[in-house]
Order: sequence, then structure tokens, then C-alpha cells
Amino acid sequence: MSRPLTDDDLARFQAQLCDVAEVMFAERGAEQVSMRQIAAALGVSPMTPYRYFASRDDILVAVRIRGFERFTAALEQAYADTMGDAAAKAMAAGQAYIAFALGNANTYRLMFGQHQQEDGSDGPLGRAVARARATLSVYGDSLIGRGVAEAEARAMEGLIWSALHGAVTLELAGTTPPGSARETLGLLGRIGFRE
Amino acid sequence: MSRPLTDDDLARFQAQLCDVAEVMFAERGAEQVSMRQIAAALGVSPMTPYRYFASRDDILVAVRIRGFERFTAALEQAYADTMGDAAAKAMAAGQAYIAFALGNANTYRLMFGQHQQEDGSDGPLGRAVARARATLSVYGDSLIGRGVAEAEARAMEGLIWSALHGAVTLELAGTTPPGSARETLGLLGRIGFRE
DNA sequence: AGCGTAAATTTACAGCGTAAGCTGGCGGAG
DNA sequence: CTCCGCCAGCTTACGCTGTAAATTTACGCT
Repeated sequence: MSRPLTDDDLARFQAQLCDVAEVMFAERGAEQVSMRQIAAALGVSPMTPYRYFASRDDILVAVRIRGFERFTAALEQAYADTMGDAAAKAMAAGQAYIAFALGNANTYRLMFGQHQQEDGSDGPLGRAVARARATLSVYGDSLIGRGVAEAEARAMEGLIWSALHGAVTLELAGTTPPGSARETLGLLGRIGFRE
Repeated sequence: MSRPLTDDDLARFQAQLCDVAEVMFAERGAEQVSMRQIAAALGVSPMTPYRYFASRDDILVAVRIRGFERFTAALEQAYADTMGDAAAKAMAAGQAYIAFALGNANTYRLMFGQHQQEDGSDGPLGRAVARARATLSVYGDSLIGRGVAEAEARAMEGLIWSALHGAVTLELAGTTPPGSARETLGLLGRIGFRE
């Protein structure tokens, strides 16, 4: 063992731990995975991870960030790969949103699960969330480009985000039947506003 | 100690425990309340609650049901107390929805938190959820009465539910700023559908 | 070769949900 | 009235959790 812990080695171990934790969380849900289980999966003693993360919660935050990064990438790719006007691209992004949430149920739950959210927008988690949100706001941008007032466009964007999040959350909980989220997205595509 | 445990005494203890647990959950969040703490608050030994509930999860279910009952009552009252057409009543119900969720954050989180939802619609929990849903579906009913196809009306209803649930969930998590949910509801009131 | 240091391990503690064994006192039978 | 069975409630105990503290281990440097 070399005496100081290189920043690089530190990052390498953190990344490796996140790799392992990510799949364990995805398989069983973060609640069902203990520190000791993660350490065992890594082949180290139970306390070793504490040299690289301050607490279990720190690990959850790190994996949440990774989740947001994969999520954002999926949305951006769907948007980029789709041809047509802004509405068509937004629709593709919405489908990618639902596909990610339903296909990565435990990861999505970890990302948006009930936290006190001590983190405003400063930390890396806040930035990851902001980036995902920015991807979702492309539709709002297109509305603004078409002459809609900014506040109004942002509000519509918020409605779309709320509807998508609510739809997948309810479907993941089993409260609404399978397919409900996709149906809701279809309806979202036919929305107009009075006044 | 009378020998048999009267069904009535059993129900009385269960109700008393739920009373206590409900406020503890509301204050600190269900995760932060242990069996031992509930027992201590009741002035009984740690294992006594297990004579009345099979497990901690059973208590959570019971309190969740109570939450849904209060929730449903709030929606129904808002609907009944509001004069005007179906849209006005639906709007009042939406406001009541948001007020309940934001004003009973931990209870709402407990009600709609991430569960595997082993309970379909048979048990009492399923019925409590169904009743809350029925209250929300009054708007859909009014659409049907106005000639909209049933499937379409139910889908719109689902969109409204999703948007409300998503909006309050995101606001409770601190992801969206305070007031966002109310703003989203305002926008929902101005929705129309093309085609 | 031996020492200082820091990484890793082991040990330990308080708390959890809950299974299992124990106890005290009431209701009914003799 | 006495004694016995029963069972509500209590105490104890187990395996688990996250993690603080003490201990061991092994490298780089002198």
C-alpha cells in the first residue's frame, strides 16, 4: 500500500463502489442494500468504504447523480435522434422519460424518492438535476421562440414535467394500471390552453 | 386482565395506537419512528403492539388508510362546499388536494411513498385509495355527461391526477420552488384538447 | 533493517424489528 | 373459597443495521 491515497486511486475506488452499488440498488432497491453487503460485493471489509465516502447517504447521493446523468443522456439522445418540429422532439423526449422511469424503476425511485433535499442547486447533485431539467425545458424554449411569454412557457413546461413525473410515479406504485403513463403522454401531446 | 381480548378492546387499542403513530409520523416522518418509540408513547412495553398488529408494516398500512380517509374527506368537502359548475368544483377539489399534500407533507409521503403495493384493490387500503380516486373522477363524470367518450374522459382525469400528484411531489421534494403546484393547477384549469 | 504513517481491519456500541420464553393475575370449575 | 388453566403483557434474546474507536498491517523512506 502506497502511503498517501492518490486522488486518482480515490476516484477509482469511488467509481468502482458506485458501479457495484448502482446495480445492487437497481436490482433490490436502495433500502434493501446495506453497507456490509456493498463492502462484501467489493471484497473489502465493512468499514473500508468509509474511507472513501463520509456516510451511506453520501453513496446514495453519488449514485443518484449517476442516475440523473444516465437519465439526462437518454432524454438528450431521444431529442437529438428525432427529426421534425419541436413538438415531435418533445414527444420523443417524453417517451424516453417514461421508458427510463419504467425500465429503471428502482433507480428512478432513488433519484426522485422522498428526501429532505438539503442540497439546493450548488452541489453536483443540484447541477445534475438542473441539467435534466434543462433538457426538459427545450419545449418551453420553443414556445418562447414562438412568441409565448416566458413565465407562461415555463409554467407549461412545469405542467408537462409534473404530469410525466406523476404518471410514472403512480404507475410504478401500482396505483394506476400499466400503460397509463404512455396514455397520459399521448394526451399531453394534444393539449391547448384557453385565454 | 380479562382473559379474552374483546374485539372491541382490540379495536380500541388499535385506534389509540394509530392516533399516536399518526402524529409521530406527521411530525418526523414514518421512517424516523420506531416500534419502541410508539410503544413508549403509549406507555406499554416494546412488544405489546405486536399483539394488535402483525408487524410494523401493518401499522403503516393502517395509518395510510387513515390518511386516505382524511384526504378523501377534504376533497369531498371542498367539492360539496363549492358552488358553480363542474369545472369550478373540480378546481376547488384541486386546491384542496394541493393544500392537503403541502400541509400534511409526511402523511402524503406515507400515503403515496414508494411501496411495492402488494395490495391490489381488495383490502381496506385498496378501497380507501379507490374512494379517493372516485372523488377525483367527478370531473371525468361531468365530461362524460357532456358527451365526451368515457375512455377519453378517464384519460383526461388521469392526466389531471398525474399533474397534481407530480406537482405536489416535486414541490415537497424541494425540486420545484414553493408555489409551483398551485401554478400548475391554475394552468390545468385552462386546458383544452385538440382533434 | 527499522521506523513512521496511513490504509485496512477488527472490535464495539446503540439502535432496529421481532421471535421466544416468562410471569402475573383473572375467569371458570371443583 | 380454592385451585388451575390461560393468555395479555413483559422481559429477554437474536441477528441485523450504520458507524465510532481501537487495532493491525504493510508500504516508502531514512
